[in-house]
Amino acid sequence: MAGPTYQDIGRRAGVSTATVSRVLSGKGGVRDELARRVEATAATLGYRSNRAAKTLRTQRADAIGLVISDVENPFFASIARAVETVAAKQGYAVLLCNTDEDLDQEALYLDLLIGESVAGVIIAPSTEELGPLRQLVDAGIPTVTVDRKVAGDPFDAVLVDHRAGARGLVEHLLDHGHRHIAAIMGTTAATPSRERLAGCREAVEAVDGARLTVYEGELQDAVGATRTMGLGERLALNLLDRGRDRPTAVFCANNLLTQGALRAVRRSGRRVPDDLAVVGFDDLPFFELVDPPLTVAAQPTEQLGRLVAEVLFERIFEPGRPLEVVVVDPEIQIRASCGPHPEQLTSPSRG
Amino acid sequence: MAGPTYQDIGRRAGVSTATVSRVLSGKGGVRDELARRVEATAATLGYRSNRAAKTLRTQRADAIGLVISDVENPFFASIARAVETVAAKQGYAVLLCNTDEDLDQEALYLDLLIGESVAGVIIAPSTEELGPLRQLVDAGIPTVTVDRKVAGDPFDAVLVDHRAGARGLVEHLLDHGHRHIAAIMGTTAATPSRERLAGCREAVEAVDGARLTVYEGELQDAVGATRTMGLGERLALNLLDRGRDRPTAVFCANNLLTQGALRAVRRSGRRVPDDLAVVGFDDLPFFELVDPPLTVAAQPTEQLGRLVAEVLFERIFEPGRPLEVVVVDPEIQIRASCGPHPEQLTSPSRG
DNA sequence: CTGAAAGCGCTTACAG
DNA sequence: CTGAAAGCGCTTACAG
Repeated sequence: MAGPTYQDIGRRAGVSTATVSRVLSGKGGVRDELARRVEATAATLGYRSNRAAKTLRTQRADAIGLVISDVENPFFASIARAVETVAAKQGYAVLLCNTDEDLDQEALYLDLLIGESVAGVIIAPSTEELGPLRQLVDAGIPTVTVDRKVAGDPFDAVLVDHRAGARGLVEHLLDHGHRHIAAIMGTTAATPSRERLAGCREAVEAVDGARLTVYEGELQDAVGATRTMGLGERLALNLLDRGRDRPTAVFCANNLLTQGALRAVRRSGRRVPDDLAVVGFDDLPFFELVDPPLTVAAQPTEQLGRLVAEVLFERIFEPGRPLEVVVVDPEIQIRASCGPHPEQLTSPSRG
Repeated sequence: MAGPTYQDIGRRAGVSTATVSRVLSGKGGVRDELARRVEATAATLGYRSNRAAKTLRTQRADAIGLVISDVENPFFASIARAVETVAAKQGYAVLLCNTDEDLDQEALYLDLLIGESVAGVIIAPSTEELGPLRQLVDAGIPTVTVDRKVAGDPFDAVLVDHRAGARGLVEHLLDHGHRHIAAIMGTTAATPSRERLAGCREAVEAVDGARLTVYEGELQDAVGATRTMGLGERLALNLLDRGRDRPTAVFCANNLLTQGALRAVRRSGRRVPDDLAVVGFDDLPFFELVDPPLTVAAQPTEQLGRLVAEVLFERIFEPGRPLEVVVVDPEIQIRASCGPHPEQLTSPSRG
């Protein structure tokens, strides 16, 4: 049950535990013959490294923390997958932490991660303030934020140009003649939402006679995949009930809200785009399969996850390097949910 | 940077580290006054438990491993979410491991998890053989399988009645008059697929003149969310190209294959259900939103995740308890993808 | 190039 | 009820 230790290997191979350590950790500086003997003995005994012992001694685990709001959100699931792939390649474990955008939960998890002596943390912080992330700074733990930034840019970050994506989407609606546009936002507590909303505003303000109505939920309703979809549905229903002054098009701030809005349209017996044109932030395989296919701003989630993991490991292996902020552009996928007269959209520039 | 230890607390509170340990680990048996003093000191110093030290000493980490094929698959994402919620409540960390159904990757991860001294493992094993899971048995690590079982039932398990779900779905197709039914399987290497296929067969064999054609991919094409969807699309395209002898209905063995099949139908300009009736294993919010809404066998993913985590913790806290196998029924959601004459389906009985 | 020894921060018999 | 001490399995100065 208890596996062999360096003691066992050393005794059997006739060397000290120090030598065993030097061989098995690849430190080098050991005579070839000895090294081979140790390796053979380790293999025979079926040696498996005890990570707790190594962590306690070196004060640093071969593990990273991944702190996101909800892995059930396909956006984060895709990031999680990519992060895990990169980490596995380095021999690192990844600790999955869902916060539901709750600061207390986030603080609890960071506490746990620091107690685990993780080598680094990837986090989509729940607030733009430093907040609980101060612990990470104090503990000197390499940290990279993803999707969101922290005020003052204390960390490496891999971000998406939310503003440009949203602006591009709303410009597309305006190009189709829509002049009263709704934005379904869930909550504007998180920075991505705020930036997306700002992008909507920019687009609307650039066109005479255009206006934007914002539909927003309470924070507690925008928690969890199912709940957020429900919120999107309710908000869209509100909007559709507005009578003759109602918006003719809606911008949905993320994939969950988009799904909810689509459900509202269907359940109320309306049609996209005749009754309501729809665009959404985030792409999903399914957005291409609904009728009509949805025009969206696709975030390169797999790329985001890979990048953020790579940046983190660079920081772990070279702590002194200058801060890095990578901004990735979302890609506007024009499909058919905005009406019968699509025009070519100018590709989004950075805001 | 380095936090306070029991040494620091003990010195400051005028007690031994043994007493600090007894107080902070809640062991009890310490005089009230002392306990309070220790707690206050710990709070003042901002003590945070060093999990590596505790793990090394007790030989057991407050962490569990979650070994699934791909967290990007919504089925597993939902399970992961529920598992994480239960684990967090217990103060346990969860290590996320994606295997892509690769036995070597699975073995590597189990090795890592044992090296981490995890308290337990939740796994959707890649094969029905004991295979790499033998390591877990040898190491005496509490293990629960989810969605899949291992031959000989050496572990607690939380399973889905795949066979009944598939049978119910195919019976529904038969009720609608379909007599030539296709099954899109991805691969039948995994047990759930095989059982689902068996369910299809049972339903078809019970009806005179009905037949089943199986469309199956290579293992390497059924790996990863994107790839599996692509496979579903190709397989469905094959099927649609079959000319006049082709199946009039298709059973898709999981949500990814279903999405792929739907894409094939759309891209080839066909219609559901007129050109092809479609049913699928797994539900997704979107399956209700496509046109027509899809009839599916919904797995209670959140419940599965919660259950498997609960069973694991029961096993961890009470190793001697008898083996537990929980079987959960999928729920047939009848919508409108099978044709114009839906009839009431008899609810699936266990096979 | 190699080994003896200390120590990372806890927990737990053991003794009192 | 409390403390001194050993020890979990590694790594790493230090000495040779």
